[in-house]
Amino acid sequence: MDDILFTEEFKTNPDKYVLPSVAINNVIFGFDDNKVKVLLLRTAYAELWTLPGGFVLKEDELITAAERLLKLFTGLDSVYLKHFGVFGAVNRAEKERELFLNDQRQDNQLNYNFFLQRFVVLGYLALVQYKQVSPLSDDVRQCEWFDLESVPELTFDHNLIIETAFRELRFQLNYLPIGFNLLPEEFPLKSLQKIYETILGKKLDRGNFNRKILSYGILEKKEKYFSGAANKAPFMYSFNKEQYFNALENGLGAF
Amino acid sequence: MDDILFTEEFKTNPDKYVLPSVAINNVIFGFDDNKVKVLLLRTAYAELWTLPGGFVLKEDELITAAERLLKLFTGLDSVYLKHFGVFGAVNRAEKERELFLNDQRQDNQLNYNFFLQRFVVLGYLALVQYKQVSPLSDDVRQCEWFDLESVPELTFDHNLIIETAFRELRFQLNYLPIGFNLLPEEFPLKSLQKIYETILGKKLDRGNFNRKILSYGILEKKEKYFSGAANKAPFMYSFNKEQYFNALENGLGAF
DNA sequence: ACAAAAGTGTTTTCGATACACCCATGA
DNA sequence: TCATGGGTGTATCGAAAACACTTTTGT
Repeated sequence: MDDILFTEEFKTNPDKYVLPSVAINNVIFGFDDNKVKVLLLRTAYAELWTLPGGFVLKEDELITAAERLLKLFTGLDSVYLKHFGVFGAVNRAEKERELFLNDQRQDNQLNYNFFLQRFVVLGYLALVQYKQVSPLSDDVRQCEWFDLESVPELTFDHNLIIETAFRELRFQLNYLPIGFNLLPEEFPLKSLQKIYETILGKKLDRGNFNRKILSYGILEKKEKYFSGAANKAPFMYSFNKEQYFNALENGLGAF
Repeated sequence: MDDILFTEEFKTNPDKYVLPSVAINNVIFGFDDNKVKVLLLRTAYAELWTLPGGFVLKEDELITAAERLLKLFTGLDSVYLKHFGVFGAVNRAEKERELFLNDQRQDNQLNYNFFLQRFVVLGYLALVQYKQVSPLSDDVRQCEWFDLESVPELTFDHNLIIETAFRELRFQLNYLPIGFNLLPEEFPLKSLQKIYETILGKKLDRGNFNRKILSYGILEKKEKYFSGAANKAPFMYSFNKEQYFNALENGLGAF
């Protein structure tokens, strides 16, 4: 169903398949090596990297469309996914319009005709477990993780979209299942602390963080983890899913 | 420009004028008589009240379209206006589809054809000063204020849209220019307190509220206001605009 | 004098912060 | 035994909450 996207039939007659002038882009956040990561996409048709995205099929709910796309690019379903903004500036395809004028390849004309339309982009924010993702890779599309701090210049207004998504992430920090969705099943408290620190952009006190996060009663203590390093082995924890989502309703205390 | 909306030309050929399948609805909040108010609209073509809204002209920025509509319905510009959600459920016109089947009036067919399409609605939230609004009233459309608690059944999914907007209002309370946009130029502290109380749905302590709100340094003390009532006359206050918006950047302390 | 509402002060409690100290681990 | 990082305790500070007392106003 998604493979129709790159056919001539679709691009000459898109309104038969999808809602006209509406597009979706997913900002997919992961966490690895103490860094926030974003999943980006490159196609054979464009020089610049771009946000993974697509369109809303006639019979799709909006969230279903976003989920379908997330699955396509990461292999995952049932992760945290949420609308966070719309992007429909009149001039958001400016960059692409210039590229079009310079592009000599005739076989790209159809692409330009289609993508230079004005779209209203619905931004969806996803939180995923880095290790579980299988980035899409086929003959025309490759997905790859980027550090949030070193995202290159992207197509359209996608840099702005990522900035907006990250601001939303920071703003809603205490209402989002940050840890649950970004971390593996079991993890040491330090990992969770690192996530909060990188999203907030500041250091937190270890002792205070541990006491506070444990006081919510959303974590279950597991076995110690012996890493082989010359230091005390940390306890591992996992989320008590039910209590976690209960607590999130009212937001965790401010960090 | 907005008057084309109700012409046959527009409804048979809308794609010439507006972005297809995209609509805008404004949830316009006011405050009067210690109650949160919402501005609703009724047209000659429908039984149910509805949210004021419209479409995005080809040359409109999204926010410009929302501003244009707000101006149309209230007479105001440059008030607080912000996107807060999208609504595009496949079945969101269910109710209208049934009405269509029961509607005998032939001259309404064009309306149904147009409005029964699937739209992706961009929700915009506005905060306005109740007294400054001149609700639109012409031969086909009347706007009227409703208490938030007694909003009737509305067209489409508009009840859901209002609920979502109000939840957003509560959630972002400390980051929104609540008082500045909802209150007149000068006001007693009690009015501001009432706004917070009704939005939060709980009583606040008068003393604590006054001390806290004054501690932010965003209010300027004005003359006393003698209402004629048999009690102490309260001081009036007005916002120091610059300091207010500065303080909002980081959010006011939690209420 | 009294009722009603504004304005101000006080006490208590709780959580945030900073920091110190001890413990476990492998080299 | 040392370095490293985990775990825990404690003192301090400030904000939040509860509530009492005083002041102003018109009847």
